[in-house]
Amino acid sequence: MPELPEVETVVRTLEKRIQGQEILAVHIRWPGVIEGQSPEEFARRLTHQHFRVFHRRGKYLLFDLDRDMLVVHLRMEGKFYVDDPGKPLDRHMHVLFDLGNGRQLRYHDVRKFGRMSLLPLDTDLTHFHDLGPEPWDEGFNAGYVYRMAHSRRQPLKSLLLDQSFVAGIGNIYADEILFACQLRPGRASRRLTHAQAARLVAETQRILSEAIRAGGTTIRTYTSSLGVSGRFQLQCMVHEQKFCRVCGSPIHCRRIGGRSSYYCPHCQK
DNA sequence: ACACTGACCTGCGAGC
DNA sequence: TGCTCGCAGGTCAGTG
Repeated sequence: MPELPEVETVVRTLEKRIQGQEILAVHIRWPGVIEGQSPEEFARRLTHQHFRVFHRRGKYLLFDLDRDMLVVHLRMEGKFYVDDPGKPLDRHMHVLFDLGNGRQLRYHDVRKFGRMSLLPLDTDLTHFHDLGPEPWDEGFNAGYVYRMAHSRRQPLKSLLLDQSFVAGIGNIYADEILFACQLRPGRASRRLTHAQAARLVAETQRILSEAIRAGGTTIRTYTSSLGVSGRFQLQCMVHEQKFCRVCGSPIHCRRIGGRSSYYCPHCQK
């Protein structure tokens, strides 16, 4: 499931592959993926625009075109491919973009959770979808984390998954960040100390940076699009592990905030 | 106002 | 072997 590092990898890969390409036509095979307007209107507006600038906000992919911004959320299993138009389509290939260079950008999504829409080019992304700061924003600092943690009555795991707290973290990296901080996912947010808040900022930035450098991850079934398989070298320390890679204790798994959460009861307090 | 639950989807693996 | 059931999880609407 794509989280911030996987989305970043997809954006950078697509930038290399299709930047500057004109959209000649759009074919929508499953209309539910289009939000905010009819599929016909969506296709009509995209036609003859070019892919100009590639960026990301949280887990959203953002493509600046000539007149509109194409916004895509991959949710659980959304993937992009750049293929020869003659290549056979499977039943999960939902949107096809014919490109000026004769190739086809293809959106694939087994579970149909992903969405795409068009927004004005000048849309302010600061509070886009109520997203909080990016992990490297100045605003994401120890003081902010401490204040936010103490303003809620939620476990730490739920806080990390809250996109209005910090943008881009999903279930897997949340577990990994908390392991690196030696904090249990079920620990009450309001028990966080200043020192722990500072460490949370540092470990979040470190883990996400390393994952981006490794090209995302293949944790579980997700491989980032385009045959670019993530090779997240630092691997999961706890998520879906049986034994702690530090102390060897059995890893516990319990549901916190409705999500399966993995932690080492010996290393995490 | 905050926090939790279910819906959206499909594939897969466990259990009978 | 074949069926049913539960689970995977990001986001948002709905509920308490």
